[in-house]
Amino acid sequence: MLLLDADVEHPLPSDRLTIATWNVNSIKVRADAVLAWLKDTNCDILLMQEIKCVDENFPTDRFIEAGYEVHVHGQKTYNGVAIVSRVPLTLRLKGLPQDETDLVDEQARYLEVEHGDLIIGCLYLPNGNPVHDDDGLSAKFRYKLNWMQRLARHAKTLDQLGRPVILAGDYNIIPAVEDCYDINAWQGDALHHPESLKAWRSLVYQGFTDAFRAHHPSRIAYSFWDYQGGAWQKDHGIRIDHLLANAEATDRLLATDIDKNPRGMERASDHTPVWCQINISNTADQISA
DNA sequence: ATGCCTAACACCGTTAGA
Repeated sequence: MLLLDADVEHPLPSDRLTIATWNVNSIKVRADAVLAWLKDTNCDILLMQEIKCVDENFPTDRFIEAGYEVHVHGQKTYNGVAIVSRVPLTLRLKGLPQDETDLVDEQARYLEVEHGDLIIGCLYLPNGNPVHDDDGLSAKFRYKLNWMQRLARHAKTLDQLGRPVILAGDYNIIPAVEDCYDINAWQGDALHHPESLKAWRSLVYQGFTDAFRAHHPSRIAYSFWDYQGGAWQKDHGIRIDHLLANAEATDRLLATDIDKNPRGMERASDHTPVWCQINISNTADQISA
């Protein structure tokens, strides 16, 4: 197969993986940019959100030709998540486990895979705006909070396996003041609402580390700039795309950063990739030790 | 200042994003 050529061009590092998350805002529009980015960077596994298409319309063949295997949990028009990888993955889950009150999550927002003992969840957390409607808290905001509760519960289940876990994606959460160009403009918004932050903390206090903030305690950096009002040019950004790692995964993290370049290109997504590098070689060592 | 872009879908406007 065509995979052979790709393997020759990009010999795989055996001891470390680069994992990135990128809300592409339509894979149909962004396929060229994504493939170019994969070629330019040394990304092994890319988690994508807002692909905005059903599984059959994902440009799977183009990624296979580039040497990546493809996992898709798609949906027509809205949402949709996908994972492409040049290391072998095993699919674990499409959609978060439901609680007793939910029937089926009709929105495609979660996809989970594993590579060796490393578990990787790709997520697109609901926006949640507007917070209020005539009756109080809106259905959209309640859906966000419920989704976060289900995510936290699932994260706990995964953590209890004792394996490294990375839950990454578009969280639609501005964790702190320094993650926004002007937090006053976002007070009360679903992305920085006290209830949203409370749900975020329930993940963090459960032992999941914000990889970017752990590596860069005082750096101002963003992952999203609105299309409107010249937000990119004025650097009016927010940091809402995150890589959360449990203790086992955090111990193996080598680096984390945000690649601003794609946001400055023609016809860019409003989000830009966030990546981390993780050591997977001592995973096997520690298990056999 | 909740609509200054952008994308999808179906229709030449509406919905959603954050």
